Amino acid sequence: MDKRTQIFEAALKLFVEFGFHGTPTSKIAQEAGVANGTLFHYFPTKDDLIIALFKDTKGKMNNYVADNSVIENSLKGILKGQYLSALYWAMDNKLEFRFIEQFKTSPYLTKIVSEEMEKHLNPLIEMLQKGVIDRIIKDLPIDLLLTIISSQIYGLNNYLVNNDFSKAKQHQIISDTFDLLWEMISLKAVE
Amino acid sequence: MDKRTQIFEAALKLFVEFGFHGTPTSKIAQEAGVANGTLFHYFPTKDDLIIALFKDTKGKMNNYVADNSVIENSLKGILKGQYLSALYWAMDNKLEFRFIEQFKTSPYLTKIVSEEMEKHLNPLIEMLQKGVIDRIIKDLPIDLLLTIISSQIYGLNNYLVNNDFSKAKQHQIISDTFDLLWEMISLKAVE
DNA sequence: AAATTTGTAGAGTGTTTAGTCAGTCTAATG
DNA sequence: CATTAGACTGACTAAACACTCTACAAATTT
Repeated sequence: MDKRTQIFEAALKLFVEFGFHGTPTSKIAQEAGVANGTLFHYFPTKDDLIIALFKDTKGKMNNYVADNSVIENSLKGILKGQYLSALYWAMDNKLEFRFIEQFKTSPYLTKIVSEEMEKHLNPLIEMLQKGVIDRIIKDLPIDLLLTIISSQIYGLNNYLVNNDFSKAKQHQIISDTFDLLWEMISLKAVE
Repeated sequence: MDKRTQIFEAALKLFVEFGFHGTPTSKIAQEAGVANGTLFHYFPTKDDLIIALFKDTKGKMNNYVADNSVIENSLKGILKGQYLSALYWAMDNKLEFRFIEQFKTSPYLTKIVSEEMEKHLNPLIEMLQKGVIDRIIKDLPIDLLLTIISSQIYGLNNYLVNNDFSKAKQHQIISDTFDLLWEMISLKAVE
């Protein structure tokens, strides 16, 4: 494993446990099994490391969701696919997800260009817009829909992490809560 | 205004802007218009200050919600009252709410006894349990219901903060999203 | 094989930090 | 008025910190 990756893994672990400023670069280097100077060879400053780690981690999550979310081609199916895969990823990458949460509520967030951070949402946004036009989804602002969806994902993840369910039970809860979510945002067919 | 309060206000402002470890105690004292030593007269360590500030802030929010949430005496009315007042408080106390969020995703959270933090939820929990028994609310674990409700509150707050709506528009969105939430968790009456 | 670039090391540096301490000020009490 | 106790001060300190620098090793290019 190359040293850059070792540094990432060590930083991730320590940041989640002690916070950004609570973790000295020397500890990161030590945990990574790397000299102090080596860390600064790869990342000019500690802030650069933090931001690079966030982009890398968020990118991995986005890629996973993009690659594992096609169940069926309906809007509901695609949305469900993204909901499930985001939560599966979060359950399998607890440290990474906690790090993302921590970063997002930290003052570091302002240092990231938000456009680049959210371009992965574009396909989803287009689908939601189409869903509104086709009267599948309630006529709400797309931003608001995204907010409702993603906050339920974040909240549910915390619920799953704080409880010790079996894999099967977890999957069932994830699926059930998606149905609740869908019920909330979709329009009932006129009968 | 007494110095303890001045220190709280200065710390709140700086923590939200620069993070916990990004804010030196000397800056807090300076911003509060107080000598360095005074800070340590009130709070033995910086950690003590952070934790005391969190308990104080969370307490204020809980009290506000408890005192301003009675609309009508039905389960739906009480829940709506809490939903509305939590969001109104968050809109009027943006710094405080951001601080709570930041604290909750930080490693400091583990330093707080969770029972004492959540006892204010007990009345709500009892009502939800009764709601389930009375077949007003879907038969879901109470923890899960709480998670869904509170994550929607947190998410919606971010949505409102990131957009610049008028007060009236804000209130309308808050009310509308409560209806969505209620639709999601309530049982339809059998017709 | 020589030259050059790139990766790695770890001791060293100047600064910043949380927390201390010795003592002053204020206001209440006897 | 004298005494006392708690609030308050800010200079001080020991430790910790982000980052630098010099040196050497390994890989890559010429």
